Amino acid sequence: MQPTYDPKTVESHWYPRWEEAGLFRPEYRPDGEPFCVVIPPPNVTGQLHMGHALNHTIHDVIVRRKRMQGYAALWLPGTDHAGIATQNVVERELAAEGLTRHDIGREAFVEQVWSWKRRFGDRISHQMRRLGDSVDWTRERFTMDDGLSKAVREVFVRLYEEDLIYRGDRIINWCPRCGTALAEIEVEYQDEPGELVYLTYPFVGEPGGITVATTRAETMLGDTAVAVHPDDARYRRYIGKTVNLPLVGREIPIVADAAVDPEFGTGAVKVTPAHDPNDFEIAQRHNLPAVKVLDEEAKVTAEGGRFQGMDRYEAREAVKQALFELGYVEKIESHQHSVGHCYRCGTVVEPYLSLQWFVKVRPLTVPAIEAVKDGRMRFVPKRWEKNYFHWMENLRDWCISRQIWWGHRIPAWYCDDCGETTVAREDPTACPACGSTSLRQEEDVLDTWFSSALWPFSTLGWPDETDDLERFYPNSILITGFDIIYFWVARMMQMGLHFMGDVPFRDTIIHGLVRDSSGRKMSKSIGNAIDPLDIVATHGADPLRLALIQAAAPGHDVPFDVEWVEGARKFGNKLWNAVRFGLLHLEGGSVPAEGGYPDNPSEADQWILARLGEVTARFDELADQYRFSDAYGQLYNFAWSEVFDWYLEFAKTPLRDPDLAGPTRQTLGVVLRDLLKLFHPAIPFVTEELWSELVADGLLAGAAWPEVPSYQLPEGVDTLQELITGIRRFRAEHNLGTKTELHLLLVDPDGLAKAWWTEQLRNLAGVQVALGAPDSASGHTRIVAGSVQGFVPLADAIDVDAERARLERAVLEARADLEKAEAKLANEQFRSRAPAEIVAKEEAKAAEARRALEKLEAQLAELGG
RNA sequence: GGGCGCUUAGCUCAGGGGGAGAGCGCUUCCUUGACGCGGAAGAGGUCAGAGGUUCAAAUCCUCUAGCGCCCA
Repeated sequence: MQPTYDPKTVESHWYPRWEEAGLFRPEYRPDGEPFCVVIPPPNVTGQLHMGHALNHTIHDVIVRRKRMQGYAALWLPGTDHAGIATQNVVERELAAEGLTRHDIGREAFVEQVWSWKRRFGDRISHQMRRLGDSVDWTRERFTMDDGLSKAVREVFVRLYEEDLIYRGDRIINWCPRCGTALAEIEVEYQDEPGELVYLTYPFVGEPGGITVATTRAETMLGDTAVAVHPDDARYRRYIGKTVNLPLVGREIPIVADAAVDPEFGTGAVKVTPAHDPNDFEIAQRHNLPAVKVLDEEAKVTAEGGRFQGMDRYEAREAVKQALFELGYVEKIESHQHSVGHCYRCGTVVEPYLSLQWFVKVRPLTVPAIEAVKDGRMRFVPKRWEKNYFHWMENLRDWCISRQIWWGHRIPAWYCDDCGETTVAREDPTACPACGSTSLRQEEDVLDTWFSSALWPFSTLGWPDETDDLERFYPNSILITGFDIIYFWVARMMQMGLHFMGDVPFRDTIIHGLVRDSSGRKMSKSIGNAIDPLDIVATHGADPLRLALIQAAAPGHDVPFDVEWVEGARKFGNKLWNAVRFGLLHLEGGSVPAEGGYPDNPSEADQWILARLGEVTARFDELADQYRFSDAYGQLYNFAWSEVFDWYLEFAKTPLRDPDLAGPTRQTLGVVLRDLLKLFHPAIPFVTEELWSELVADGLLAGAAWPEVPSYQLPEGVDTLQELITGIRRFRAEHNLGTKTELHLLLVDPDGLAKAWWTEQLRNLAGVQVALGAPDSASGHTRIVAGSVQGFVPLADAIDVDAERARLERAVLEARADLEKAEAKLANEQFRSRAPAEIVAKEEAKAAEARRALEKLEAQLAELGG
């Protein structure tokens, strides 16, 4: 073995071995209880970012542990066709050649996207292999493959037949750049500075007018009413009157509607039904016409008269100017307001009246809310369920049609002859109503999230009744970032419950975002994004994984810093060398894959085995609660500060002695082996490599999870450690090198000290130890460890001033402890109300501090302090 | 405006009613036979502020301030 750990060489060869062994398939454990999780499918033409690395690490830690615990574990991989995003990429490629998709036509365009998919589609899978993701590649799926397309079609047809899908004119969010409708959540709002323009519309047939306030002056061209709140005393007398719309000349009514906020602006609002969702609703209540004044490119239509052809911003200035010149502008205030942007391209979206397909969500949300309320699905951490409920309860119908070409084309046909709409599982050849063959298929495709919503069952074979579906639905868990609870989790819940009659998964584990080291969101535009594959190349996949899993407290963001990865790599090196040390004393491959715990351990062996048992139990407890950061944190501390720093040092003494080496060798082997097992889910490559040296029996990835027998924690080991530390501190304070041998007299009233301490104290603290009290404490320093006191004779060489300073500090500490304890004990309330063991503990503390203080002060006096 | 979260060591963050924790950084010492990607020892905190509950509050409750996210 190399003396140092090199992730690159270690990580180059294990993945194919695991895959060839069929470890990642649930069939590996034919009798195991099923455990299933589906991957949040990444964009097929994208690449993995740091957020994926975190998400995948959590997945893999869970799945690898479950597999080792004997479950038939399935982590199902796949990718998403990501309609708008992917189409944008290919359109940009076309644009470089001076073409648009319309130049080459639908068929050629879609073929070009597929060709993109073929070229770049396996980039994700390479990256996942590099990260060590233990997914079952034989079950890999893609949202546009035949099976999933069949599922999408089946769902669409059924929902249509159940009247849960309809086509209608509604206000939707329109991206004028992408040329498509967007769902409400595909719009990102940002506060931006703008203007609030106050316009006065003159009354018809009488002097005066009513003043409205707007941030979008250009939309006034499409106003068909002014609305006020029915209880607003200021305006009550104007209700029913009409005003003359400036520039346009249309006479429009003043209506009363409770949706108007009397506090905002003047309390009177202009109503533009074709370009504002609230106005659209007001218009429906009052039978107002909708006038479209902006087109699909957000340019003014013929309805806008002389402003026709201007884009919306140009028109805003022109309309404002024209109104100002005519004296209709009351005033202009600066105004901060929230502006919606397309989540794919950033363009300001336009609320737009348009004919689209919708899912009627109300009937689907009710069971989805119920299922979380009654605990069939749990959010981890629980607090996310509040966001889920809030969103579900306030949901509007979901606009699912997109005016793009890349995606599942809506299976609806319109008859040119009779106008009938046919929605069908099989492409129709003739109109079922009139028999005409003049059928046109709907041009639009479905929102990508429509197919993603089916992912937990479509990937398992639905609508066919497959074995996988039977076995793995509901999935056990889902792991994702909070940013797509609405987009994805909520919709999977709706569809899963509706089509499968049960929740799609039991536990939804929500993790945070990976941020940069100063807490900013990683983004390409800021330039602070770190490519996880760069980190893997420079530092290794295992260190990256360990760093991420340790930093990711449940539900919290992860500020990422390469320093952590470096720290994790150092841990790998430490583990590497601990195993190297073990192999100096153990034959390679001699440690059994399971069991092999010693029957007659030495006290030090028993101590580390008992601690191993405690730490393993605690690890399992935390891991079962998905608290991997805590689980690996305590394991890491145990490994480093107990096994490596203490146990390996303790072990060196018996390992030199052939009569004593047996049980220690055995203990060393099983402790190191179980550490490899416990760490394997987080750092699979290096642990597998070390397993091949230490155990060399099968693959660690397929080994059984540790079951440590219960060992009694021996008394006094912590006292020995305190004693050793106390002597080392004494040496450090007196600048005594390790070579100066010291003598130690041990006073041990409770009989804690054992024969084996002698050699340990010699090797780890450099002292010759003897039992018994000194004739006089004078001329000795005293080192206290629990009930044991050690006396070291102060030779002339020792620095009296340093010793006095040391004692004075110790006196202060002891005095503070004593005062604190005494204050508590003096409190009658404390004595009567606190539990007995707390009071006893406090009394013990006080006694110990008093005893120490007495001795320390005596010593100080002897030093002439 | 509504909701959620955060404020603990120089930095990044755990913890969650009875002795303030980790990693990194910092100081001093040590090339001891697994490891200098290391070892040993150490410094450093009125746990944002105020009030309350309690025998006991960093921890529970209320309010205040600052920061972040989501929704309108």
